Amino acid sequence: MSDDNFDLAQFLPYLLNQAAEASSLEFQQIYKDRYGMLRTEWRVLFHLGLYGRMTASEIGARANMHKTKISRAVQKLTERRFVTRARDDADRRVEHLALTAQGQAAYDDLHQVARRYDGDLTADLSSTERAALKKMLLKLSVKRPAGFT
Amino acid sequence: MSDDNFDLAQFLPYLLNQAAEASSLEFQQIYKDRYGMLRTEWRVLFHLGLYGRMTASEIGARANMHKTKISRAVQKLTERRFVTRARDDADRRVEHLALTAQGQAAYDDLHQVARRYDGDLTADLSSTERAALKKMLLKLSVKRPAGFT
DNA sequence: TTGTAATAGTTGTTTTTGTAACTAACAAGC
DNA sequence: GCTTGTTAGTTACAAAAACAACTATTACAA
Repeated sequence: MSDDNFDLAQFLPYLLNQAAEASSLEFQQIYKDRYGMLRTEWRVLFHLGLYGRMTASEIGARANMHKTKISRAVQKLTERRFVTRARDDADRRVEHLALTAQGQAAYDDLHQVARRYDGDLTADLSSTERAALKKMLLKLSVKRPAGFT
Repeated sequence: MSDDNFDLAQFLPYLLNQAAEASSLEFQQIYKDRYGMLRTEWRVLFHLGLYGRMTASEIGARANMHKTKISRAVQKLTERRFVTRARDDADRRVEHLALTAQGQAAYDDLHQVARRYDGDLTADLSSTERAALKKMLLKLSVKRPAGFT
């Protein structure tokens, strides 16, 4: 049993996981129900919607997603006509990904939902708190250099 | 492309997921390397270490883990002699789980690591910020009542 | 009682993920 | 030119998670 003041509910990685899971639940349900998407697919869609034409590698670098995840997500998204692929002429290894009209529509829809959802989640925080929270989370998202024993 | 001020990196569920993943990485490596544990197994171990004897259902309720996950984690942990199971005499459906000496040793070790790790993660936050962050995360961890459209 | 529902936990099957090996295209040195 | 190394992306196989169906036991009400 607990012999000191350490509590599991105070352990940051645990807390973050719990919060992440709980806060994702409803939104996850929405993109799953409306468009049959997985989290990986939603992420790719959002990246293309927000930043425009990108390659798989660029998305991977930005989203910290492994290339196999992206490959499969893109495959699903193209099958469902949300995304198109176009080979780069100069470097034929590269594929440029972009949203179709249908993909754009899905993005627009989910984008609106996300905005409201986000506002809803942070409704009882002051704008100062909200900014502070997001700033701290961003900091924590940066991979810490190895070296912890 | 982005037509307004919404940014993926500002979307709380996304941010939380990124932070959770990044901040878990190294710790995950430690319990995996030292004890061959999965996240589910680590969680069960920690619950038993912190709160003492518990049933699988109690752990599930506290940790928000599905019972099948716990069942399999407990199976692994008993195989590896970290945990013992004892049927309840009054209600023979129930099993009381507890750490063996070996389990306790593993817990003690990882517990120390977790403490230092946590301190490390929040090193550049003031104690006020740290408390505020954890408080907000705790709030976000509570499953929000259904009703969001 | 006895029949129906609820609870604790397990098992089986399907999805999804992780890891590693692979193909194809390019780059750079010799 | 070739050979070696690197990068973009895919595919195959193994590990893990999700979901549903199951057994065993208890509760409870007709």
